[in-house]
Amino acid sequence: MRAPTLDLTLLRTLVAISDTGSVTAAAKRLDYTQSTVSMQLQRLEAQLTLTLHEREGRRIRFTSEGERLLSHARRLLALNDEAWSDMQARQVTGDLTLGIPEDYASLLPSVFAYFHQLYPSVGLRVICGTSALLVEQVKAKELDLALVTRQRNSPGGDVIRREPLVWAVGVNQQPLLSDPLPLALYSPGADVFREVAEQALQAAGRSWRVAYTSQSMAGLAPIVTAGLAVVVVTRSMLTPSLRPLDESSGLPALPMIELALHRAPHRPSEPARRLGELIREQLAAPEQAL
Amino acid sequence: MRAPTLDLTLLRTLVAISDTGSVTAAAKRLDYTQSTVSMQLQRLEAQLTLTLHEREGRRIRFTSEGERLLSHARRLLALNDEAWSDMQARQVTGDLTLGIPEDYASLLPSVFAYFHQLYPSVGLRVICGTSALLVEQVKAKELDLALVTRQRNSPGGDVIRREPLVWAVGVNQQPLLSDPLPLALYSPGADVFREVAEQALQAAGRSWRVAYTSQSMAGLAPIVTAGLAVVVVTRSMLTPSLRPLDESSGLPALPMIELALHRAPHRPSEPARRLGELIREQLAAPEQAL
DNA sequence: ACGCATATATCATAAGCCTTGATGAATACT
DNA sequence: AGTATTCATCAAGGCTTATGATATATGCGT
Repeated sequence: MRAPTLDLTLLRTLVAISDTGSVTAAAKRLDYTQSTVSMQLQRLEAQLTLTLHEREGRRIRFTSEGERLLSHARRLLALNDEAWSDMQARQVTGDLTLGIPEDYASLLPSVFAYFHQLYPSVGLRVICGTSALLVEQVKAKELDLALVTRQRNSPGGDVIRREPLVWAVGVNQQPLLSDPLPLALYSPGADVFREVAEQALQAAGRSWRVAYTSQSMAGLAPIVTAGLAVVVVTRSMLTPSLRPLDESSGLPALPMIELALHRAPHRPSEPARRLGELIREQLAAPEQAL
Repeated sequence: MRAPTLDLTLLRTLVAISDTGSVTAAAKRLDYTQSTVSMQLQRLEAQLTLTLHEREGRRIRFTSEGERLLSHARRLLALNDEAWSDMQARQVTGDLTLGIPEDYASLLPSVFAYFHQLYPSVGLRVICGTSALLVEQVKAKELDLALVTRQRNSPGGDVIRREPLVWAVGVNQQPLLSDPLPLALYSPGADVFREVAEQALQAAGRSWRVAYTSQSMAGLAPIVTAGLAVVVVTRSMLTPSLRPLDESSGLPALPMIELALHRAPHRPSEPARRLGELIREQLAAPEQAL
């Protein structure tokens, strides 16, 4: 006897019937003729020498064997689909350049790792720069994608995620509320962060001074943890050495910033599409680390 | 586009090629023609638009994609086979009577539970009796199966498992080595146990007396745990209230007994075959509880 | 180097399975 | 009642797939 092998096509039909509750609807969904689906169901029963369904009036009802096969079928199909898309993914090849502000680089490694697992044949290059510059490069097609903080001078792109900004100081420091308020600024969203901070302070009637600036958060870290300045960061970029300040600190509330994904104009390459999808999926959930 | 569905038949062929290392061998194993297997492999590659194998000289080598698909295939096929045999099992129906010595009854519940899970449509009845009687009933087709301790007056059957016999006393009792040695005997394998014990004692030059007898171990439990007698049990039937005696106790070593499965003569019913298989599988491992 | 044995790919053919479209019966809805 | 769905059945056609034979390649032994 040849090895007993289920026909996944028939199982898919079975599931469709169960999902839609009718043969005709299943046929529509699967792009088959109604008679095809009807016969497929019979074929399945014949192959198993088993009754999977009964009818009560017009409505279809699955027997306990049918239900049991359904649960097997769903598992089997899930595995099938996973296998299939995995094999397809391995055919996606090409090169791809993504631009991100420097400080995001250290925050996306899980996405990159996952992407490389899914699409091992894609050469991914990551380039850092300021948001404004990156957006220009995308427009010039020097980059396929850029994930930036949205700002006045570089609008557009698709908003991936909104994120609250917070005031922060060193974890062991008292809120440093001298007047003028000493600010530490760094560059990735520097223009946005600075603008936002200054507007908020001005509206609250506070004075301030720019105490330190740096290209990246890393450069500011010693200053801030030492308690010499207050910094503005997104909530997801808080580190254990930073302590966020709530409204009790007397500092004005900050608005949200928007993370936007820019795509090179006109027909993105397949790898770019996929990475874009992945970034959207992975960053959509606000709880997950950026 | 219609849903992408893998053909499990082709995957099975792929696995066979990988296992056997050659197309021809795979063909033999699957009972296909060599040309069929060759084309199946090509078909699979065509469907996925993917190269799965290369040849170096005569030997076949799978590409990394091939290897990856193989691992998917194995999982998929494992699920398939499980689903298939589950569906087949549900078609096994009928009634079935198994005979066992009373004291084994409490030791097989996991087997019965598993059996009922696999073959829910089979009505299983269990009957208790002495080994000798059960064997007679199997011969008379009053029972489908009987699991008994093999003994001189009821030979035959298939040996499922060999098991050591041990001397035991109450867990808190000193080895009771008075002369004559007080024995507690119970019935399921009573004749065997008694015979074995007496032979061993005689060979060792020890005298003994039968202090207590009962139909089951349950009846003897109070006597033995009270330290009034020594009992002979199989190692797997030791309970927390029994303490086995090793050779340092001075009692002679005991031989092994054999658990044998008797089947009704001529063509066993399908349910009987299955239960027999299951018992063999479940009891074969000596470490598992009887 | 040659030939034999084995393994594999290719091809035409035939079988058989699967989809299709049509038809009729049964059931709900108006 | 009449109408509209839904479904099972059927014959027909198409397409897929297994087969057996054949051609080609590879490896091994002489």
